[in-house]
Amino acid sequence: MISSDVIRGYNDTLILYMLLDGESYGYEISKNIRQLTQEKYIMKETTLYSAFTRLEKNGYIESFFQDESLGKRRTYYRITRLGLAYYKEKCEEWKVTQEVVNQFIREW
Amino acid sequence: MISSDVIRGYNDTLILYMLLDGESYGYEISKNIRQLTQEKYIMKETTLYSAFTRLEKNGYIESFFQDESLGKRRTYYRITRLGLAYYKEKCEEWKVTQEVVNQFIREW
DNA sequence: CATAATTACTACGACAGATGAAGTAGTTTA
DNA sequence: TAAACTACTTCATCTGTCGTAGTAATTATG
Repeated sequence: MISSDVIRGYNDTLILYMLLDGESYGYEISKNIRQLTQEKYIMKETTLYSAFTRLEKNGYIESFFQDESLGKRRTYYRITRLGLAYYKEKCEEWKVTQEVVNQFIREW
Repeated sequence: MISSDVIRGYNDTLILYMLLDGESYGYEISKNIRQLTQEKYIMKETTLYSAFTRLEKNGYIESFFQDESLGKRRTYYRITRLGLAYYKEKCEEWKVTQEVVNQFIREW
């Protein structure tokens, strides 16, 4: 299990990744992250939804509603141009981060 | 430059790494981290010293004084058995974290 | 020789992101 | 009929980071 402080800087990135190939909504993204990581990382509901708010405020995602008659109303999200640019930046940053942290990892 | 939220979960680990090969003190550790990462990561003073407090409270490091006549008095730190165990855990966790995050990184 | 820079911290308050707990509300399964 | 699942929302709290500022001693500079 991964501690939250590690992923802290990348929760937004994970969500944006999940939106790269098309719109989605909270519950689905949550499930997909869980599955993709084989339960190695489970994003908490509150973390996820507060990330949506932040991402939308920053203009990285847009919310909208589908007209669907069934089920509880979902808020769908799609990534924006700005969000894509931010995602790419984060990917670059991640490479540097890995290099940096790896210098402090000793093998035994 | 790396954002602080990324390293957040690993500042303690970086410090412990710096103590693996012997005792040191704040200012020295700070300089060494800066040099080792070629300025790619600079730990803020307040972050560093608050990390010392936390690490000592958790029993991961021990503080002591050298009897030195010169300069402002330094607080030296050494890593404990518990600290070493924690460090090793963190190294393992880091490997998993890398695998997880890398699943959300797309190459362009 | 005065002053700036460097070394080596300490105190304090603010802030952002993560989280636990709890609640709402509709749908599907047992 | 109740439990489980889907799909959120609100709120209050905690932790770690960071900006600002201050203290105090030593060393370099002009």
